Amino acid sequence: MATRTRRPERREEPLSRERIVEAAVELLDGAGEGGLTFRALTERLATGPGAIYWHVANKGELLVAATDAVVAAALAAGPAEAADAAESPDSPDSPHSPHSPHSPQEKIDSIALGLFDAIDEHPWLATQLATQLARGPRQSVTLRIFESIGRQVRALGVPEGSQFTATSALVHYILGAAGQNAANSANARTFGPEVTRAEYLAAASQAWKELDPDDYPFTRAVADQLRDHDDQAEFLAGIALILAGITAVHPATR
Amino acid sequence: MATRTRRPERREEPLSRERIVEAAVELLDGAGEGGLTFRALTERLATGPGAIYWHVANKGELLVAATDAVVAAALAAGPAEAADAAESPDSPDSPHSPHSPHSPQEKIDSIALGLFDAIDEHPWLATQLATQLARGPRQSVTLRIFESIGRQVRALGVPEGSQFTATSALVHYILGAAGQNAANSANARTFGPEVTRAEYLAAASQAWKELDPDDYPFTRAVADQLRDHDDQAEFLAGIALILAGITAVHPATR
DNA sequence: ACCTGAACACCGTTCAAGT
DNA sequence: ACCTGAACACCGTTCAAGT
Repeated sequence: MATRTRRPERREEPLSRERIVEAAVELLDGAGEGGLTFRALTERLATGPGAIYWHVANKGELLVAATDAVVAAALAAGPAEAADAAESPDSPDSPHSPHSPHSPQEKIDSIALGLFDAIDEHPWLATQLATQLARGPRQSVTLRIFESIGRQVRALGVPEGSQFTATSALVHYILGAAGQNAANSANARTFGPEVTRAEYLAAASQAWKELDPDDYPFTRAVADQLRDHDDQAEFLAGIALILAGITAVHPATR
Repeated sequence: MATRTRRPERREEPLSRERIVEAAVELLDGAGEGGLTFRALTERLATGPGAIYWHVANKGELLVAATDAVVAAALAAGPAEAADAAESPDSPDSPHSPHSPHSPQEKIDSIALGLFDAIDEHPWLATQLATQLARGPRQSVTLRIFESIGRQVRALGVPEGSQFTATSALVHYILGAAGQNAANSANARTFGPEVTRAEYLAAASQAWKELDPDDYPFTRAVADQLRDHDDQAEFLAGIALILAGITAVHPATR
């Protein structure tokens, strides 16, 4: 973690929207949602609040921009190297991934894993994406995700009239499941670095087993699955399940 | 809307956690997420902040409790009458719904529609549920939802080892899609009461059509589906799709 | 055009003091 | 045990003033 190379200590170059967004991402990464304040930002950028407000309308816009930057990088990079937030605009089609996937299913998996990694690396993304999704998919970030999944749904041969529903189902699942996974990582970290993720999941699983048998029979029954599960495998299994549903409902598909 | 009968103007009865949570829900309903402040709360309850802090640890706990109360009511009531927040603990099994559903699929639809209605009536629920989901499903609200969907997944005959994944997929979809729907309603209201929901969707659809054809070919293509869609039908179609996936992957099912 | 930084209104939370 | 309310630290945002 923390592959970031250059600290923004060179106060020379002028303030810009990108520098501000970059600093915002760093603050969010370092201290979570509560870490992004205008005081912290002014200190890090060695300016006054007025300077920031000249480049950015308000905190909400800053949050949206930070989310957008990280998601755009994740969508462009794919699974493994979702690390760099902004940087090189590059050619957006550069064939980065090890063995670039070709079937629509593989591409969906690839997009999903890219987001999965990004959320895992920037836990604040989960809440932020959920919030922005809940505000409607007209905003750029969620629209970007919707678009890239939707293209593959179309490539899958899903009939026009069902593409909206199918894409929504996939997007909701991907964001929700990836967020939950990040929450597990984040919660595990809460207990200190000596607690491994496996130990945390074991403890959480144990807590589920101690729920009231009358109120939570199902949750108790699947407690073992919480303990034993392989994050990525489980995540991909969920996607496969939804894709199977799409194929089942629309035999023309695939 | 606003079926609430009794205003908490009788200052007689002592403060209690329930009264505080009830007031919090009213503030959230009336003025959105920003409407819940301790000042507004003290004014409405005619006390000082210290009194509230005696019953409730902090604002976060209050938010969780408000969410919990509304969701619990929605899960207990089912589709149509998710109105009352707390009130009568009743028998939790009381056969309320018009013609109570019996197959697991019908029950899942019923639970989902209940949440759908609750989120539509309390738009702040969408963000709140998403946030609490993203913090992991060990919290009571999301666990409650997970449990009630999970029971039906089990009743469906899904093999043990896949119940966790299947339930997660359903819960994520339901919460995400319901939230998005509420966002549409809320955004429509933003433009004033003279703008109908249909007009708003038409405008949003138009905005999608005007996106850059190179960047958003898919989104442009499904813009009509955004305009024409029937909320509930679309929502249920998504659930059906995931259920079809579950059935397809696990032939034993159903 | 871009930046400074004091000031404002408001927020969640605390705590000594009352009953 | 339960409540009061002044006070504290901190927040997002504004704006007259500088360059």
